[in-house]
Amino acid sequence: MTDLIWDRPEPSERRAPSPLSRQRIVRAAIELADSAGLDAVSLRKVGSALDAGPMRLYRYVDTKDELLTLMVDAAYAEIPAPAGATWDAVLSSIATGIRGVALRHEWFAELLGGRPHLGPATLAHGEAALTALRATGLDDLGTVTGALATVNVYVIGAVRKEVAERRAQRASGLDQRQWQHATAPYLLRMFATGDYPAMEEWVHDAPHLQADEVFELGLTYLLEGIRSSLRN
Amino acid sequence: MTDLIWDRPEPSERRAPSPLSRQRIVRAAIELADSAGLDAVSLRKVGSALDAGPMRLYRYVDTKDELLTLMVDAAYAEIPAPAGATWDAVLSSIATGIRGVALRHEWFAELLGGRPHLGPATLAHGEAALTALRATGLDDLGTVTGALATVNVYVIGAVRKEVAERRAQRASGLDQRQWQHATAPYLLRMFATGDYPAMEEWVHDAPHLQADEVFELGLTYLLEGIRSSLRN
DNA sequence: CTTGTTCTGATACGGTGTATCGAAAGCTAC
DNA sequence: GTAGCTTTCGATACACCGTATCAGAACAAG
Repeated sequence: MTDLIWDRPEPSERRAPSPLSRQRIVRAAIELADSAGLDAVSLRKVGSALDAGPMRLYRYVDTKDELLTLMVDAAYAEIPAPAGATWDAVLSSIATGIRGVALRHEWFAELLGGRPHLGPATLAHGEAALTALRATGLDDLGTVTGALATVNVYVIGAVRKEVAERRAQRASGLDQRQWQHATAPYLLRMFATGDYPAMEEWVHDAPHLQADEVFELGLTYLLEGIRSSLRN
Repeated sequence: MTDLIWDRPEPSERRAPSPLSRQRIVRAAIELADSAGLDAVSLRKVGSALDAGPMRLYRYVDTKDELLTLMVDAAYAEIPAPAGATWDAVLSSIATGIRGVALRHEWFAELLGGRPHLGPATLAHGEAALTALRATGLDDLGTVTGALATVNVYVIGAVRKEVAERRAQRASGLDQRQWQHATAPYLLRMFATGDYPAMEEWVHDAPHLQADEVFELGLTYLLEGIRSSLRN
């Protein structure tokens, strides 16, 4: 229907030194998002980071959504190529690769899974993932598809939740203990109603895992599940 | 630190027939989000749906974010109580329960995992999940925690991606075939570069699964993984 | 009736994405 | 070199957003 961004060429640079390009715009937007959060990415701010008015950007990008899409693709380019001798090593490297980028660029986690992406870097990532998986001897396309999709989906959710918690903590003081301190009184009052005995016990006694441990654990579950489905 | 919403009482209703309440506001907001998308939820629009100015809402809610949080909690209240004779049946019912709500209220998927929620309905959901799980004899808190967290995270990602795709399709015409039609030329051109042979083959030959099948498949993997970790 | 408290709506501020359009700047053709 | 055409730019404007401020209305208590 409408042309995808990737389809449209950059505006020509007949004019002498137009020091602007999609790449530079995206880079500026990413820097802004990295340092001030995704909400700080506005066409005005990105523009003025490049000494340009907001309207100038519209030569390179049709819409703000397109800019975000380009940012996502740029982030995909940062994911290291999946590698590993076995299929589970490959899947695991994919997962941790995506997580790494998301922890470096928190806005990436917010955008992940928000809409389908088909940029060149995203495609390249898919390509690398597929070939790496098949190099391990896993050549049933159905299985590969299912496994990849599941791992991707898991990573989206895990990373999103992890980043969300991290931001919430940071928002209310610096410390994690501080965050617990802030919500504790409320939780205690709720528990005092007696309506949530299991939750109360859980908060009390459940082992408190680090974020990476939770991530790793879920991933282990997932891989083990795929493994055992391969045996049939 | 700052008071949580759940802490603050509703404004008193001394004044005769103040036909407003947090509940009514949240309900109006949800209706708006259901029918016109999350972006359509603005204090002005919610207000005028209740014959009120935007400022009036600030008696009941401190911030728009709070309204969104209340919406999420209300959505949690719609999740049917988890049930099942075995722990995997319980986990599975949790997963499909959340997915059901997210498909009914797409904005829920967008908000899921966005920030930590601690509303009464959310707590009640957690309570029900925990007790249902323990009723099946699964009483190691560590295992329960890990399993629940993993399933939750998986559902967040899965639902988010599913809803995103569904919305993208709907955005470009009604039909799914139409969406493929829109992106097909672009993909073909990308494939023509020869840079993505594996992806090309994959698009061609991979079995095309329905959304529910993908969801169910991933869930199966996950449960099987947990199951086999229980055996050790 | 007066006083005090509680609530409301109007107004306003600073921000957003983007449509419109006149002016400038560059290239092409003569 | 100059006229004309095409491409880009920036100013301005519009509609909308979340929310701070504050005068005054509506009620309760004395």
